Amino acid sequence: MSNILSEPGYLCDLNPPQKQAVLSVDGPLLVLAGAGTGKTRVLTTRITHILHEKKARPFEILAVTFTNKAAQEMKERVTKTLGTHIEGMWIGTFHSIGVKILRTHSEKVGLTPHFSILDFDDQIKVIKQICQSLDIDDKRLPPKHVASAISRFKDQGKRPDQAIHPDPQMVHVYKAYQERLQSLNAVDFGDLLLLTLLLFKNYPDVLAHYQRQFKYILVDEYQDTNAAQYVWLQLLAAHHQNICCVGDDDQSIYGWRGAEVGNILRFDQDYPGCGVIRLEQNYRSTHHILGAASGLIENNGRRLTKTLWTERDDGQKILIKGTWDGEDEARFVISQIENRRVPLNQVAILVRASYQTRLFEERLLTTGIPYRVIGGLRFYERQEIKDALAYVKLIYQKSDSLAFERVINLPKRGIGPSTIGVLHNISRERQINIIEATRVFVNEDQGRPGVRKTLSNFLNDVDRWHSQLDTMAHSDVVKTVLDESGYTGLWMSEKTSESASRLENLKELIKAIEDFGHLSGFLDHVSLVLDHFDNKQQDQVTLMTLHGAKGLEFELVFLPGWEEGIFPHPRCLQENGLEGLEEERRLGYVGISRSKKHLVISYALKRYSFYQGWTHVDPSRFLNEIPEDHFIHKPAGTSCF
DNA sequence: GATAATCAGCAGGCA
DNA sequence: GCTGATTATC
Repeated sequence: MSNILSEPGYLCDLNPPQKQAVLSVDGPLLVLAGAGTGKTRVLTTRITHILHEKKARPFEILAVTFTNKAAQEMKERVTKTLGTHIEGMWIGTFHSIGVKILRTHSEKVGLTPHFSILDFDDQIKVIKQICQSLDIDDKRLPPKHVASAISRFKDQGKRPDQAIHPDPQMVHVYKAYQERLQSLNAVDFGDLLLLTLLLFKNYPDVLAHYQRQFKYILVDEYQDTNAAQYVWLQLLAAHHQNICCVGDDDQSIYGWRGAEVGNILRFDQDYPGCGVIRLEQNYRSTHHILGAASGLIENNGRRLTKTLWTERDDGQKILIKGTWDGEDEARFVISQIENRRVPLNQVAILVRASYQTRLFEERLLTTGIPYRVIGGLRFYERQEIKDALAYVKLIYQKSDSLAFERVINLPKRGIGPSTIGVLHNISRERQINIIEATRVFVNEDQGRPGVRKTLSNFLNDVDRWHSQLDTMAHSDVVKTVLDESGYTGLWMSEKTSESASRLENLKELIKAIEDFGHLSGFLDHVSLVLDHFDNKQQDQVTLMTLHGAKGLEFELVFLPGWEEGIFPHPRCLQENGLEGLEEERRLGYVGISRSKKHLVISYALKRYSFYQGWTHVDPSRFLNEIPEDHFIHKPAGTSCF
């Protein structure tokens, strides 16, 4: 209930800077929000306020985040503060907003509306093909390197003719790769932004339309934006200039995928006369934890200084524990979990690199403590799901060559590499996609009769399934396809527990399609939202990487493996020197500040690695940077109880 | 063309 | 320890 005298209810629980950040909706604004200072709350309340004051209609609000989870949370929290559900706001990740715009204008950038979105594996496959056809040795240019170089180009907003690289071959491959994507009617993640920028450049009227439409723009995690996203935002905000960017330079940890801290450091120059508000009151962590985090991050040079403070009590000092080796460390961590009696869903083990989770998993399994690994193989990255999705893509867009190649011999139909080779040749010679090439192959009576028959049957099946999309429920069609193609049979004939779970997963997939109703939205959903099946079981320990942990909080946090050679990550230092080191330090800051009450950092004295065997390792240099009055140190061999 | 066995190279984070 | 590529054999 609100009237002229009392302010609306959604404002009362905010502290003064938060309130200011919510109320100053007009003009550019930078909100520097330290860890745990309530930035999501500011963003959602701000949207609520804009709607409540009728400053804009829902579709005139654009709110961009980096993860689907953040977007989801934002939607839910706006619904909650407003008390009603509002449709039509543009809340989503940069990528999902990009898709939405591109689907509407696909033909202007040389795609059909059904263009498909390649994931990382598809990308690698395409790059391999291209390197082969250009006769490039994949020892000299490993596909993974090429893939990341191409991503960097796109992060920087550079198309092939603008790209510069020390190795000219790289630009070559990039060019060929783009041409190949175009002929596949496909885009990769980077294109979702790059092509939108191209669209805006070539069609000023389209740009003008969106510029006028988005009266209020909000950006989460602004410190993680790359050059392309930066330009994208600048273009869209140019007309109304009501852009509110929230971020924390101390939590910029995505330099390796093109993020530029400079964007947030430079905000006041890009938007002269902008407001700057600092959120410095931390509501998450105890004094000791905050002190440790601040002490560490103060070692970084270039920062927009913030001084976090808390009204919470001192709490426990953090524990820095030395261990003999990786197994000893895992045993120690798990015994701490058993002894500290914190609810398991409030416990997290955060590692630098995903392979580090293994030792902890083993230990958790032997002790029977339930756990979940986040960021491991996700649902949509599983083999059976990707196979099934290839079938779905194939029947939905009958020209999806990659999907065709994936399933043509799944289950085994006797179509091996040599037949595929022949099909490739036809497709190259006649400049048609591989599916058309197969039609030619069949119609022109090439190859052995058995192979021809198989392929012709397969094409007929695809056509038939495709036409069923018009009459049957899409989830039923998919079920039919998987059954009739023999794909389900493939796993049913295998009687292992693994195949059983694969069949379960396929059922889950059908269910997910049912929820969506139709395939077009579903396919975008799976390409962009990889964390759909987040079974929110209670009472399990969370294991994940430091990167995955940003934005989360736990009562008890373990940060194992704080050793030179692991953390800071050597490759990061090697590639980016001091800037790399500072990014690693920010990662440490993110890790520490995830903790609400208890924090345990550990290191081992020796490690086993696959190329060096057992080696003695030094504790991480970051340990020396944590102020002494905030921790207790227990060397290896000393008891903690 | 399929299958099993073996080997090589490798393991930073992600929408 | 895992994946992908290569080889040997049917």
